[in-house]
Amino acid sequence: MSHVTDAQKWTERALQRLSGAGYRSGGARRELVTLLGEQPCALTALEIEAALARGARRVSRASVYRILDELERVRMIQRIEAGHGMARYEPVRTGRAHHHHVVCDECGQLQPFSDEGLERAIKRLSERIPHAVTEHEVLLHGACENCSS
Amino acid sequence: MSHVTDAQKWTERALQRLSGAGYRSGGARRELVTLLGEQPCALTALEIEAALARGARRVSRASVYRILDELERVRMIQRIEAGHGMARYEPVRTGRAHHHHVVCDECGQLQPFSDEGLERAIKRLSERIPHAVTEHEVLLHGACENCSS
DNA sequence: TTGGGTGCAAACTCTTTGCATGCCC
DNA sequence: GGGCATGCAAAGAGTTTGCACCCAA
Repeated sequence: MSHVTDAQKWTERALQRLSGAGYRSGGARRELVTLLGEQPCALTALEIEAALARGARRVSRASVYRILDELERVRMIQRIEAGHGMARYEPVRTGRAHHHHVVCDECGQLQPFSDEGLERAIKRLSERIPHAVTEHEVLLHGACENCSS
Repeated sequence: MSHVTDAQKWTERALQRLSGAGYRSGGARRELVTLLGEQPCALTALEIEAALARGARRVSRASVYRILDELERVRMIQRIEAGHGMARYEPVRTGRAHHHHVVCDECGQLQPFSDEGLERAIKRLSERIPHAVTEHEVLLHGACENCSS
């Protein structure tokens, strides 16, 4: 196994891509990008703000939103909306099966899953519609194991 | 062909299900449900408010949200979020292939599509996860034909 | 007549923007 | 040193809530 983790790889690529797009690197951005790289699943902007405040460095809410916007623009994160009126953001990692989400409509819990057949179906249909599809997201709704029992 | 349209069928079922759930019927609700039944695709709350104001009857914004909430609770509409921080709502019609959406990230245009293979893949995977899946939504992102040229 | 339905307006929450300050290049 | 990055605070926008009035049952 390599001693460079997936988290580090993503973080490095993201910082490169940002500077390549003409953005300058400040402390806030570096910490936010590092935090995002370590996430296995999607976070809200406010969760990110709180996590940074607890950890590496306080980052203002405005900066959190601004940096997330830049990262989305350079396609290093994907913005997903799982209800509750709050956007969530997660790293786009290349070369590994990306995942989708199931949200429990009772307790609000969000869980990731991945499915090869689903990806194939989406790939096929992406090619037959006129749009140039760049991203996709699937959201399942339903009671989770706890709530349905 | 029947002289009862799909729109009418959905509207009737929705009103029945609402009264069955203990909700009383007022003028605002009747008009909103009728309008929704006629929609081929998803509308935002504000679009619904505007359409009602132009047409049948002015309905206050608060009532629009309250009625949409009730309809979602009895599973007669589905709330979808296609970015731009605005929820959209569309009738859940049984016995007809339901559709999903492609959103153009340039101009924001929302278009419906449907795909059998996609539905099959989702059905299969729904059965292998622990959740009791009741709804699903797929959102594709990408430049539309106009914007990508 | 009574209790839920509706309208109005204010409150709330997430997100965006303006401006002054400070740091990266 | 110049100009973008950042923080702070206020503004925006969609959604929710409180309360008084009205209508359906």
